[in-house]
Amino acid sequence: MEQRTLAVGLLEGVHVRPTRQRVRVLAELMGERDDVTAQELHERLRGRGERLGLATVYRTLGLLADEGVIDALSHRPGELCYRWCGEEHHHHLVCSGCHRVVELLDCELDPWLERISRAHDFVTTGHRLEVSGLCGDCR
Amino acid sequence: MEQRTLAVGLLEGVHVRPTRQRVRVLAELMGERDDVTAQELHERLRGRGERLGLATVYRTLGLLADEGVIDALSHRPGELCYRWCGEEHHHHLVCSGCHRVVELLDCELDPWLERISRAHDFVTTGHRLEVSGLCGDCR
DNA sequence: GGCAATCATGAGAACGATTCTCGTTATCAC
DNA sequence: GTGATAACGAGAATCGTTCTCATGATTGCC
Repeated sequence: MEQRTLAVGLLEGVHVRPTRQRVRVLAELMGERDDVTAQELHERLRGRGERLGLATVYRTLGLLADEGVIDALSHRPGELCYRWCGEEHHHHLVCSGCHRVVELLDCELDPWLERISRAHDFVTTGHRLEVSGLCGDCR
Repeated sequence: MEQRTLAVGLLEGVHVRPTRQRVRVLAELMGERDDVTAQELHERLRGRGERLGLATVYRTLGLLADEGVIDALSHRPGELCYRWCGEEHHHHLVCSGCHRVVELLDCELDPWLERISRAHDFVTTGHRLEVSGLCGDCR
């Protein structure tokens, strides 16, 4: 239950009440290697006997994404995927075959973006890079 | 009607029948400065007296995006935006305030991505960068 | 510890974007 | 032209997500 204690800490860190349901959702997400949708997460939790509503899963994931505890990715049209990530800024390399996700930690884009956006009279607030490809197993 | 002739050419170029509806949809999109949703495009065309169904707009945009004639962007959750773009690879700088889009033509990512993906045993098939910010007018 | 105020939950309805169905219409090759 | 095929339109269906509202848990205050 290591994961759960960690989840409680994260929730308290952003002043979100660590209710039973929220802890389960976050702990489950932390145990996922890849990104998942709210529905998948709900199904998985229900499958192992947890009693919690779909709306709660949506609310919790939305809340945590707002607080920056987790990331919401929109690489599949029509639905959002969620992922628990470390604190640092990074990007994702997603396999088109198996949806495996690799985190790219060393982002070298900032100087370039800074220059570009200034040229267009923009102030950059953020950027999102998603690289798709095929991993070794899927080729 | 310059735009329409151009649209016909583009449709024929990818072996898609240039029906009246498809030409109108593509010509309208080519006249848009920023990206639009299928619904907006449909409303706009209907507003000027064109008779065509919403499903046709969706079908056409989906088809053209598959063929690579137009781009589908997913920067608003829950809906897709479409945009007609030139041929060359590029990225977008989108204003969070007014949704104005600036094209960034000089992409400097390839060497870095090539190196990174090789390190993870991936073969890169594409990448998408979206930069968000605030333009001068919206600050 | 009890109690009121507040917050979170769950079930199902509602919603909005998109896709599907199917009868009708337009287009293309001959 | 004509017949085969592809595209269209209207509305129903679908799917992910959000909302509603009655119920249950938690917190601060006495």
